[in-house]
Amino acid sequence: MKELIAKYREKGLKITPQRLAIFKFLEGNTSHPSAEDIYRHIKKTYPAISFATIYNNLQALKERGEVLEITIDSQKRHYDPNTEPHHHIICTKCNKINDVFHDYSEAVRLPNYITEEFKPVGNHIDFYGICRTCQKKGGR
Amino acid sequence: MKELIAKYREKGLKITPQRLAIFKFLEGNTSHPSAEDIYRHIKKTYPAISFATIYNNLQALKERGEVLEITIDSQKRHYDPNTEPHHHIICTKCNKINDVFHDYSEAVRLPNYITEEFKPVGNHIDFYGICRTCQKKGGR
DNA sequence: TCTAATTTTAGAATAGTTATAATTTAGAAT
DNA sequence: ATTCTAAATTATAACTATTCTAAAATTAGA
Repeated sequence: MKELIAKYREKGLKITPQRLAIFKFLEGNTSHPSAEDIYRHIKKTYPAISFATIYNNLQALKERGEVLEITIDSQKRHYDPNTEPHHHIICTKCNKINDVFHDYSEAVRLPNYITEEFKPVGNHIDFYGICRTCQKKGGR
Repeated sequence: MKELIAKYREKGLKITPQRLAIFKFLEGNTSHPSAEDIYRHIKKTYPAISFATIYNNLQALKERGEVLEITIDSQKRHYDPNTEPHHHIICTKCNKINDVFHDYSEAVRLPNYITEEFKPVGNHIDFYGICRTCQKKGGR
């Protein structure tokens, strides 16, 4: 909590209650929330919160490398406070996004015909699968 | 061309000039166009073309496995008529999407703690890099 | 040629996100 | 403690991509 405040100060951000609430919600959160998920959560405590505040803060956090924007869901963006390199597996039925922690750095190398043209920066691996819950639901 | 028509017939789709134009534009296209890219292209020949037609046809083609929807760009969807398994590399400066043909099926395996929960369906690998053109432009 | 079903079209509607301008607040300086 | 200024929040409008709707047009088969 003090760390939270220190972290914000370091980054040249003013400490507002809304901001703290957003940060607290995100910290350690592995649910990959969308802006709306965050909005709905914060709204419980700050009913006047605006979407603009959510997006402003996400922007500030993104710029400072505290949050990653995940572009897997074609409907909306999701946010991930875990900035360690990791990958995701998405259930093709319920669309839930889960983390995959595994180092593929050796295994996944660009072929030469690509490295001749591109200076590599990084990679994301998205797996698709059916989660246990959806398997149980069976059929379709 | 005849193949095109045959292909559509097989799939239970009526053959309209707009549809043919869309299919012809997509066939063999490696530029990963967005709906608007397609719209603008078709508009040259069919000025009355509507976005609804573009989306309708993309939907029809998606359902029939002729086109894949790519969710890499957080702004909009892109479409890829190449349904062979392959991956992509995106220039982090100009956002151009390029193909990567390389088989990572052996290298990229889900760790056990994931396969216990998920029945694997597939994966996408997105690489990020800076293309030669953007490298030349230097600096920023 | 006639008809039924499908497709196209224009335009409205919706969802997610960004921009704007006024008001409020945090935090530094006094 | 009070004042001040920059930054943050808010309500709202605007914007972009996409989907929906209903009417008109077109395809393909009888």
